[in-house]
Amino acid sequence: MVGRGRPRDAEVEGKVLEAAVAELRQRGYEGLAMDRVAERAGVAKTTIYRRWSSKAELVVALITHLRDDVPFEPGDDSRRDLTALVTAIAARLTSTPTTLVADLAAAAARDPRISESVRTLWAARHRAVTEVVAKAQQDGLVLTHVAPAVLVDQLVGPLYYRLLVTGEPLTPEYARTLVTSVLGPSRSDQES
Amino acid sequence: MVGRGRPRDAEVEGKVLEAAVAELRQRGYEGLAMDRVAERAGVAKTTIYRRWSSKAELVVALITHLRDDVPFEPGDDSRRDLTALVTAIAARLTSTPTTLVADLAAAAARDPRISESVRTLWAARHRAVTEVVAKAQQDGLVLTHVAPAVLVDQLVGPLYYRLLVTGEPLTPEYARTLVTSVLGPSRSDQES
DNA sequence: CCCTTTCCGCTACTGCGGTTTCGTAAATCA
DNA sequence: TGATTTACGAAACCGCAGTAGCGGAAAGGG
Repeated sequence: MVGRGRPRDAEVEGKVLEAAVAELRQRGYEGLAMDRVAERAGVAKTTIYRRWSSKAELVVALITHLRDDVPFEPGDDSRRDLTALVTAIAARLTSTPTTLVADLAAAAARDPRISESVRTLWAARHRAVTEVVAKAQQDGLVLTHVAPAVLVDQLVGPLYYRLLVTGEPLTPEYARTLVTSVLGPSRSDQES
Repeated sequence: MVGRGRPRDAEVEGKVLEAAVAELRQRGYEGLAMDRVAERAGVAKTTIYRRWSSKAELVVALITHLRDDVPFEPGDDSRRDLTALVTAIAARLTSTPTTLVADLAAAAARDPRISESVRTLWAARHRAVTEVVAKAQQDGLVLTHVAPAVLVDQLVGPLYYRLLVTGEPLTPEYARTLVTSVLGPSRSDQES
């Protein structure tokens, strides 16, 4: 009694998610209209609602689908690793439309399910930083009187803070300064 | 050439702001409907739009209106001051509905004018922290190899980061840890 | 081959909420 | 008083989330 009736078109899911991602990138969460997603995907709106019961559900699925992680392999220099990582995250954030980040945060604040999926989206970055910070602590580069989690927040948090609140730019220099502030000045920095 | 034409009803502003506050408290940002605000204020929607060009502008004005700033008078202990200030900001943030903060950020990301208003909204807090950090630097409590602005970001940024991104709670302990991380451990902390 | 079931695309419709249009009221200026 | 300028309220406009009803398509069961 499994395959009764006409089977679902297997291509639909992919096409819809792809279209939705494009719309989300372009217009943000609020600007994402189901009508447009349907049109872009070459699919009827009802077909979308047959798979996802609401716009929020669709976005949840979509975010899980996104997952473009910051590429990163750790070397033996923790300071360099950390700088590279924070800089990379800053670059990702600046290349992402600010409205997207803000809208995702807003949607997450409103809907627990979205909150969860969005959190997993950022979690990868967060975790990567945590690992490097832990390694730096092992290497004795960091004062150990503070929990690593807090240091991570102080490295990554300011990026979101600038992006969403103060509106200041996320330059590579800024990223470097953040790392310097947490690790203390390196030998080369102290010359200036 | 001042008073040409029919003068604006002076009572409108207050009535609308009051009504909007009530609606915001009751329904949140998204649930705040201009229709209901107008009805509750006993005013036509156009009358609202003549004074504020959009819902977001109205909400910004509203928040500015009820703005009871973080009260703060600096004492002679910079560490204590800073802890108190960061803790107070954290408390304010947690007592504010998260959606409101997120929605304001989203609105700001979408519209430059709103961005400006919202920025001035947070600016007071930011400035207060900056002053105390500068004072702490004068007192030799802070390593001087980092610009004060960055330290401020590392004190305040994590609060917004937790609130909007990771969703972790903003406890007083967390605020204290942030300060400790920036200033280094105090004598009393080192005992533990 | 029909029958049933499920999917699909299409169109229209409801309801809601932000924003605008328009006719009219209240003020100043000549 | 009459022309002009600005404010006001009512109603309309518009976009969008979500639903409903249709004819037709693609599968399986008899």
